[in-house]
Amino acid sequence: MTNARQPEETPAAAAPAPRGAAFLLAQIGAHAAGRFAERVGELGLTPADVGLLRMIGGRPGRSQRALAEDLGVVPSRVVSLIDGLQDKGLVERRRSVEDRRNHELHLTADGRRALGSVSRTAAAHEDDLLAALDRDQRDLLLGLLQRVAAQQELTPGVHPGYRTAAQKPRRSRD
Amino acid sequence: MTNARQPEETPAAAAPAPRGAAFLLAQIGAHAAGRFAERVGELGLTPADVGLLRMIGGRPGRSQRALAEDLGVVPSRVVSLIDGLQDKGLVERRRSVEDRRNHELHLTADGRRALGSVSRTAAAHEDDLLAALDRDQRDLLLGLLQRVAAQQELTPGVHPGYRTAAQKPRRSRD
DNA sequence: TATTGTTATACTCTATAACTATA
DNA sequence: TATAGTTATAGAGTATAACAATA
Repeated sequence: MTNARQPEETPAAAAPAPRGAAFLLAQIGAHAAGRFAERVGELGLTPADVGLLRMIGGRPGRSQRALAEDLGVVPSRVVSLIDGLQDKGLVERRRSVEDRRNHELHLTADGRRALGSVSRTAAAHEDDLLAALDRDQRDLLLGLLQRVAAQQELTPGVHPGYRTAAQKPRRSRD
Repeated sequence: MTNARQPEETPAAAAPAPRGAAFLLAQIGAHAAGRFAERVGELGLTPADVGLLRMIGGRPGRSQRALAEDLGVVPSRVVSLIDGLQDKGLVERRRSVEDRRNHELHLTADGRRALGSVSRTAAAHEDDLLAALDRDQRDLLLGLLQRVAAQQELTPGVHPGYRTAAQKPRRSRD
């Protein structure tokens, strides 16, 4: 740092590392998502797979279109995601008898077992992520996050990571 | 829901919507990152641009390689990012006189102005994101998040969103 | 004619690797 | 020979749009 003669160079005045809660939320959130992806990757699953398994497990028999809508993704993407889960023997497509255009989605026995493994993995993940906090602090954090999520109208259980930038309303610029 | 005869279908036993703090952190984090991207998009910037502007503004004169290392990305990616910022007139490359292989990176006057706009945008973003919390609660949340970030050894100011899955250590599987 | 699911195509993004110039 | 930066290429991932089956 020998050139202090340039008046335009004022490091202190420029934005240093951002330290706000919003940035920390984004940073920790990305970190948490990445670690979780690594862990479920050891089970042969992607985070998207996990979300789908959870939704199907929680409400069996739904159509692919319904899932696509809940996740905020395009139906064709659900096709390939379900393809992968079906190839692994975790999910089953059944033609609806009421409307033969629909595929009712169900978990197989292996699928339910996989979901159990995911739950244990998620618990371990949570414990590691919050290692810095004791039980009271974790409860406190959870409560604050729930308030924020509710006010921001985030759908419970749906990770925005499904949506990509291209799918969001495009800004008109220049 | 007319088929309650299948013993394999036990929705209640399967994982419902995840409600842990880890999931909420990932969900809110992705939401926050997305909203921030929209906002700085109106300024003609991507979140990656913003991170680079901040790093250059905070420590002018650094080389592209140093930036790549801090961000955890490959040098060739820094090239295209800086290209974009230079085309917009926000960043300037200067050949180092000590080692003419290096490019010292500096903000232009417009770059500093842009960083100012970003700071205001970030403040508004933070305020909107935490609208559910009063001042005391925000401080509380910030403190908890800082503990978590420190224990998880997250580099202050560096968003993991720069790194992509392909760059992380690949798991050996099958 | 409308809707569910599928397939085919194109686009975007990013890492890898070859290359140029300086050292 | 090694290093900073650049360019060229290839690969992964995902949306868009055309398509087939059913309503």
